[in-house]
Amino acid sequence: MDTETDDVQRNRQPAREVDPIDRKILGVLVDDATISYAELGDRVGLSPPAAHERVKRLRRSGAIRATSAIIDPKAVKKPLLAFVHIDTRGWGKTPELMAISECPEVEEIHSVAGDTCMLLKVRTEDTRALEGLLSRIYETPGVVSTRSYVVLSTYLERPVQPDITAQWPAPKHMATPVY
Amino acid sequence: MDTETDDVQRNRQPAREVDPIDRKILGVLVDDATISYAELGDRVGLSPPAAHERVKRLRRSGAIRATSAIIDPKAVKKPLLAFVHIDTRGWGKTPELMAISECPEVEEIHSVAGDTCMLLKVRTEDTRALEGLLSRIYETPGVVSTRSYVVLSTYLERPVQPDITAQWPAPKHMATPVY
DNA sequence: ATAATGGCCGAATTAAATTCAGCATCAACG
DNA sequence: CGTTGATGCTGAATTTAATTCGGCCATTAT
Repeated sequence: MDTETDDVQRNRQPAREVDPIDRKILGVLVDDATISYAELGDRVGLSPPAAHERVKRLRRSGAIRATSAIIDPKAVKKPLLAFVHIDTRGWGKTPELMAISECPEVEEIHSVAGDTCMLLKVRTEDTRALEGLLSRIYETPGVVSTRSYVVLSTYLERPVQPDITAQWPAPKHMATPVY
Repeated sequence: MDTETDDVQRNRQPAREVDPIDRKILGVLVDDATISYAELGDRVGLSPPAAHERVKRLRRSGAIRATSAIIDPKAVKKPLLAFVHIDTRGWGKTPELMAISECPEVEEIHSVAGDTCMLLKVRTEDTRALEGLLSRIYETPGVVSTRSYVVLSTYLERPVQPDITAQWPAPKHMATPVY
């Protein structure tokens, strides 16, 4: 497969409509992006170069944001997952957001509708590290703690967008509930 | 790159310790899994076959769960993200869990510590579809609704495990806050 | 009608993955 | 200590896949 760095960096294209074949391609590549273009073409009914062409277009348009290895958190000793809910009423523009997004433990930051709060998804080695991260976050000016959920077991953690195609395959990348 | 389907299906190996070079490799592959083994070897200081060998081992051991295309939810018309919090006090063993994990809109299922509840991450086309999904979930015997958060903007959504290495690169796959 | 475009295919070329035959290191063991 | 076996590396050789390219067909605009 080709290096996508250039594509991702390049400015996003006019972005043609994503058609059913594109959706099939996305579905296949979410499941396994290591297959050859010959295999991909087979599965969606195209020749290898045609499949390649479409994948390049999907990358350029930004529909494929990246191709990434999905890592088992246990393997890198970050088994403790938590969802942290913070009040953002005292916030300025975005410096607080930037500060939080710099924390490598923070995987996701979402703004919640109808509530001046944010929801963070964070992953740490243990409760000690989680507490450290939380106190660092709560030290950020304007940030107020509300609730946090510490996750004990994770039963499902799919890459992204499980139902891109109509006929979605059986769930595969289930996280083993061993945390 | 090789097809990982076999590796993933094959039974997990004795699982040697993940050393610093492995961590570097994981970090590079989370960032971009489309590079060649030559490029990967360059970045971590190994020959292409050696890099290849390690990646194969990481796949076999399960440290690399999958290699997956990260899709822009907007491109597939699923811009509405929500976190759904359900009470599981009335649950039996796992049939309820299976039922929920079959829903293609459900991306993650986590069990919360100290609380008989679960946290679901779901993504739908619009509020209409979200309501439909919620009522389907709440119809499941034993499932009781507690809270849900509907996400308006997403500021950061990294693939997985941002800090595998000590020197982590700048965050890249940020979700555009446009929902 | 006809030109221009976009998307596809198959063949040809280039580049990468993969295999393989050594070689070095290290730990276990006689 | 020297030997043996296992592990992990390298560079060269081979196989496989990515990529390029010329031409074809269908759709759309002129």
